Amino acid sequence: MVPPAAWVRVVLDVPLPGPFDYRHVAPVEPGTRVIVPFGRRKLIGVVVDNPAEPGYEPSQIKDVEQVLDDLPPLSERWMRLARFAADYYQRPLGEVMLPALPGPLRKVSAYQGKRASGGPVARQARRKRTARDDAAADQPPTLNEAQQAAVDAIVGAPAFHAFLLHGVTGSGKTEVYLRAAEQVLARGRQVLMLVPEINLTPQFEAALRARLERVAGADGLAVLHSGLSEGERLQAWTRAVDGRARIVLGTRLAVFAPLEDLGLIVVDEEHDTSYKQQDGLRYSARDLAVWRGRDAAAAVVLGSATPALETWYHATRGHYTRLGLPTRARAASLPAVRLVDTRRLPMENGMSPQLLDGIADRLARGEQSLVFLNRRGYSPALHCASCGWVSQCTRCTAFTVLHRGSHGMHRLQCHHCGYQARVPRACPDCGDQDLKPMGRGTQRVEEYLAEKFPAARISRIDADSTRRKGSAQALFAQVHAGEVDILVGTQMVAKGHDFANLTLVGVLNADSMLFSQDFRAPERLFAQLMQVSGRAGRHGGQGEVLIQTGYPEQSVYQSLLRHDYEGFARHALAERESVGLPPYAFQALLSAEARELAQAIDFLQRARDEAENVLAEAGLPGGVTLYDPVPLRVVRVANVERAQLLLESASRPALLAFLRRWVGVLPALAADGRARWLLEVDPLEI
DNA sequence: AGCACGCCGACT
DNA sequence: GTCGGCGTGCTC
Repeated sequence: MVPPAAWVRVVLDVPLPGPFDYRHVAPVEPGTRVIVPFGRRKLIGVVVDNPAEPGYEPSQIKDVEQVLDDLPPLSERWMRLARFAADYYQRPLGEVMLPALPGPLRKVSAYQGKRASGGPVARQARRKRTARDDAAADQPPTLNEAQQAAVDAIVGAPAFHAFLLHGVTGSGKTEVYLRAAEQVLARGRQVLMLVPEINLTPQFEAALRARLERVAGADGLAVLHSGLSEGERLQAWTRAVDGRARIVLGTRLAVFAPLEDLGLIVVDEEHDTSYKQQDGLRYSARDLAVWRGRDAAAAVVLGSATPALETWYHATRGHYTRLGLPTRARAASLPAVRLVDTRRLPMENGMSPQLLDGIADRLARGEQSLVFLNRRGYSPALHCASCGWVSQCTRCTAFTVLHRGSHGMHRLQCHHCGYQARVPRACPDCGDQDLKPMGRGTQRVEEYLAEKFPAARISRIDADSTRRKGSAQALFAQVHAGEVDILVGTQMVAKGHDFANLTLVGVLNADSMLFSQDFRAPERLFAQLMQVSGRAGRHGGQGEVLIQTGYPEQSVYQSLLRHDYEGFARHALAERESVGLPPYAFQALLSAEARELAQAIDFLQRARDEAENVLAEAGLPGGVTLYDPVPLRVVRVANVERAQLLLESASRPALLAFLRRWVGVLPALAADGRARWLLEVDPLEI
């Protein structure tokens, strides 16, 4: 007898429109993972529907191979989040759902059958329970009035409500998160806490364990980020699914954590661009967090000293409630910011007399200094004084950067493609032997400071000095232990770290970010300088910040002098409004890459022509502005030429409606295979 | 994206 | 003789 058949609709992680229909003896609950044959291979997919009729030629439809029951089906709520992300970011649902799962749940080879209840997960839980006593020793600090008001507002929100927790570094935002989380947990609901970087999870993890174990239980905290092994990630996921995890702490990918009963979502340093995924599905974890909060009727807290202008805009419009923390909680006053006008000063290796004197003062007093320069390596290029030759990457339209290697040997290195070369003895063009480093990076500054202050203990913290796993923690530990007098670093040192004895911050070459093409450059510069300034004088004592600039009159710097985020934001938003940029407009970016620039441009041009048609057919002419295809500033990277096409609309629904129609035709335009393309919604860098 | 098929160059 | 280079075609 022929078994009764049901149609099962499945999404898969393949770059095809999908979903895909299969046959099975009986319907399969949506959210269930299944193994299905696909072409010549087998894939794990997620059931999304049991349609009455297949959407494909029935004779071609294959059977579901196996229905997986190692975990309960993905919840309705989780699927809604994935569906929203897929629809908003214009990607097939399978390309959203499957990459959001831990590796073992999406790989056929890793499927191990139904998990026994006494397995590794339960063992882990028992082990954690033994180490809980030191937690009680940690006395929570008393809240100041603003902190208390913030906590009250957050936990008093009857349903979904988004808050902007706006407070300078050191104003006690973390304490507000902890108190709000404590109350939400006590009511039996779950908490999701997002931080921008893996580096920042250990300190939050420690605080959450010490303070919240009492209400969350000994194994109530799960950590989720890309630095975990697949097994660890699976375990955190499993604990979130079955509700043992009451708090999930993690980086942007944790926004997809399977939490059924969310009462609070915290996005710390919400302005941080790390929340934007830069490959695969280009989602904003912050924006998805707000959506999740609305869907789950939870409070969402976006915390920052320098909110993204989009967030600030929502707060000024009353979409989000602004909660201000005006003072530093620990009685430390804000550092004094001074602008050092470099135009008429005798500079030594990029450093002004004021800065060098300041460092000498700190050395004499036994205090620490930080020299901030957002440029790693020895010098950004090597250059021939006699003919003007400049070291250039052969594969990219970029200079190769001079690096000093571990044995003092210099090498040239491309920061875009990783290409490395020896330093030529003589100029390849004219043979002159007088090749000079052009400009400076952290290595050169470190070298000069060592010469200038031979007795000082100097440490450099950047992507190069912290390449080995754990070395960043070790270097930071040295600074905390007072074993370092002068710290030289890139933006790595600006985030999150609280150096007790650091009283001077010097910023070199701040202007390099001022005149970038990107309209968000001033916003990023302001945030970065504010953040790095916050490293100075956090524990009593007057901190001092010296910003070296050739353009002290620029409003970014003037606002910074007064610690005036609001003034900066007002000015920047007025500018954005007058030229119709986000948050007063919504953007999408189609980028293309090909062997030849002409192929990329040609694809974009055809896409643009097609966009005109789509707009006309949809009755939206003029509703979306189509710019012209342009090469990227660094047009060639690793021998691939890149270009992009910007789209803009004053209406988000209009833009999305247009994109939904338009993405359908793009694969056909790229069918010759010469250009690869990517559509990004709400691009951060244009 | 994979994965296989297919049709041309240099080697144990 | 075959091992393997990557063009191109297909996937419910």
